[in-house]
Amino acid sequence: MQMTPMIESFVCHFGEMGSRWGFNRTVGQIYALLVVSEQPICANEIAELLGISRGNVSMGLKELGSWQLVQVIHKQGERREFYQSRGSIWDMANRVFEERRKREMDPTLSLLRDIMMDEAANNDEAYAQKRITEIHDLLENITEWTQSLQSLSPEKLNTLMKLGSGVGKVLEFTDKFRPKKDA
Amino acid sequence: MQMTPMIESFVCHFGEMGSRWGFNRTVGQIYALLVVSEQPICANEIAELLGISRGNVSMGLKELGSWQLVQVIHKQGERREFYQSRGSIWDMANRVFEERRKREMDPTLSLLRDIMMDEAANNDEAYAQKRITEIHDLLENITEWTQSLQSLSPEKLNTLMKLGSGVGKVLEFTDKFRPKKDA
DNA sequence: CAATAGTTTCAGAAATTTCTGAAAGTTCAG
DNA sequence: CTGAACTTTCAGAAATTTCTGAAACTATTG
Repeated sequence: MQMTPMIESFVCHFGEMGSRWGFNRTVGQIYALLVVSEQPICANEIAELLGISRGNVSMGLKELGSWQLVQVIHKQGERREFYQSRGSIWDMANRVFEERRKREMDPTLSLLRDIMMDEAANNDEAYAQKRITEIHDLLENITEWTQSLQSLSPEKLNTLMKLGSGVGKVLEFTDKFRPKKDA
Repeated sequence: MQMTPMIESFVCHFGEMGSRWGFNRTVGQIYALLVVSEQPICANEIAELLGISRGNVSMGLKELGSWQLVQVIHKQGERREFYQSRGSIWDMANRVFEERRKREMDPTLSLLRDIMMDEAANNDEAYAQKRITEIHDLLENITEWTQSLQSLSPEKLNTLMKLGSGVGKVLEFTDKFRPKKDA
């Protein structure tokens, strides 16, 4: 694996983005490198290619492992561990999404529910609770919906996305053919 | 406006989440406070309620203004500026989403396109380019799709979300009624 | 116009996050 | 078993981000 300007620009940018998606810049860079590498890479080489310490690589790979985004590969005749990214780009996106839901959404929804169950002590809290309920409802809907979308195949989801907001028209269309409650 | 344990727990949590959604903890806390406050709040009071400096409030409000998430309110007989969050919870979510697209997605897609147009110099780059193309395609699809969903009304979008992955069945249903190309 | 109220900006301090490299720990080969 | 290869962990250093509070700036009032 060679570090070329093309790969370097990708790795750098992806690293910046990583910190927006749930892991720090270096972890993002390690992951980017593994995503675009056809061959598994050992930790020492990652350290060399990215210009970071071997210890930092170890910690980064541990983090990526906790997200289940990378896997260890053992080569015959090699004691070193090699790493590569797991699954398709689609699988990766799913994993990141799933892990963020667990780490951010679920605790948030849980806290919002606790607050909603409290008794409002004054008008300030009553209004706050009303707003918090709205936030909770929206986040819950979005979370459940995106979760259900995960059960679709990549192909079917792609079809859905190509339909765009035309989905609204599909909903109207199906309404016309729905049998009336009382004819 | 009183800072009660209920409101404080919300503000603290939301602040932590803010750093995952594009702005720092304190900016997130300022915003959380404004979201759950029925009345506009002046900068001095925000500083007192959150226990932060007046200068920090000023900078945070400036950031929230750049996201178009808050608005200034002028009261008759008052020289101070008051702030409140803009729009419904739904509007807020839309704004955050839109701004993140501009700040993160658009530059990412732009960079990925640049890389895709380069000539691969070796096998490493060819494979990297293939992967980058897949990432680009997926991100582009998701971005365009979510953008088109923004053109739906909250009610219609809510209906869609309640349908969940049943949307896949709707797609099959409409396929059955689509006129054949050559009958 | 001068004084005051109010806001913004920014240098440097403070807080937080990330990193290094060596110690600690684990595994393998001879 | 010992030495070497390999990995992990962590104390403290380094880097980065955030914050403070005072200077700079703006607007209003008498």
